[in-house]
Amino acid sequence: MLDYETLLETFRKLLRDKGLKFTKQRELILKTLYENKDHSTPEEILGMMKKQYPDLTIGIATIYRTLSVLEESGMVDSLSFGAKGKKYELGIKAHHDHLICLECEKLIEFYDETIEEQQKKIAKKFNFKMTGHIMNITGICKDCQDK
Amino acid sequence: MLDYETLLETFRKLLRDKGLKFTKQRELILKTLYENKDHSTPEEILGMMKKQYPDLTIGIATIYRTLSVLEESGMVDSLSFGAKGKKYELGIKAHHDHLICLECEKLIEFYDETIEEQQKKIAKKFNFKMTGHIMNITGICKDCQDK
DNA sequence: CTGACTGCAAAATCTTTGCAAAGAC
DNA sequence: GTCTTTGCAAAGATTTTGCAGTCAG
Repeated sequence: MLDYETLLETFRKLLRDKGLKFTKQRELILKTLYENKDHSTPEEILGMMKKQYPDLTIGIATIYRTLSVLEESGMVDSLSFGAKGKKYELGIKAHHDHLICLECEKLIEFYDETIEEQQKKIAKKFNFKMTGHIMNITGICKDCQDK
Repeated sequence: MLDYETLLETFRKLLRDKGLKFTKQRELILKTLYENKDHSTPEEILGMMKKQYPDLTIGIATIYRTLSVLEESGMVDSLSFGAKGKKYELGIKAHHDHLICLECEKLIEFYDETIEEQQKKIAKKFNFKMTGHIMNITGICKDCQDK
């Protein structure tokens, strides 16, 4: 894990490159994510920031806006489960995983025996009773790269 | 992939076992999922059903309620991306995947070299420019199994 | 018959947007 | 100075819930 200074510098550069500005709010959002190794929702991040920096004015909208910037550029990952905005598919067919294109939202399905095997091993190692799994690889599909 | 009759029988049994009732709406939701191999949102499912069965009265609430039953019992999988209700984490640290306990929502992180390697191979095979990936294994953690 | 199911509309969540004031460069 | 950012509140979008009538078993 990088130290905070390096991380901050990466962020500043990122903002500069995009013609965006470096603000106190943005800095402290990054800091909060850094100090809190857990996975946090936007609301949780807001709560932590209000507690930790009582003098800072900060609103939920800023958190959302900043997280979008960070996520687009790959500095943070997001993870949704038990969440809204889901798509459903029948689970009876042979299991498979997904490649998701971030440009056109296209979904490609694939099945890979090595990965299936490995998952079982991991579940076992953690004494975890596996009921399902989802693996999504995100990126840019061939069609969109060609554009 | 199972044929529809078998699938339907599985569903009827499932409902029976849970003391729930088999209704026209529930049957047709399953049928719509079956005939539509794509991944669909609840709204999309509603739209397809209204078009295909103009005489059936069906509301969005029923779709949500039925999908919950189906998902809980593992007959359908759900997939969320670009979605609401997300949790965020810094992506700078070494990449890892997650085990998510469905009981207590606990998150366990792990890293597995074999899986990382395999993902790269898959992306390459599909000419996919990978920017990230999320793998979540869902199940019941040791603590919750012991309860 | 009895208890579960349904649609509807209202409520609850979660996220995005418009706007005027403030701040970064 | 100029253009972006901010907080706020309002608007949107998505999902859940309460209720009275309906239906399955």
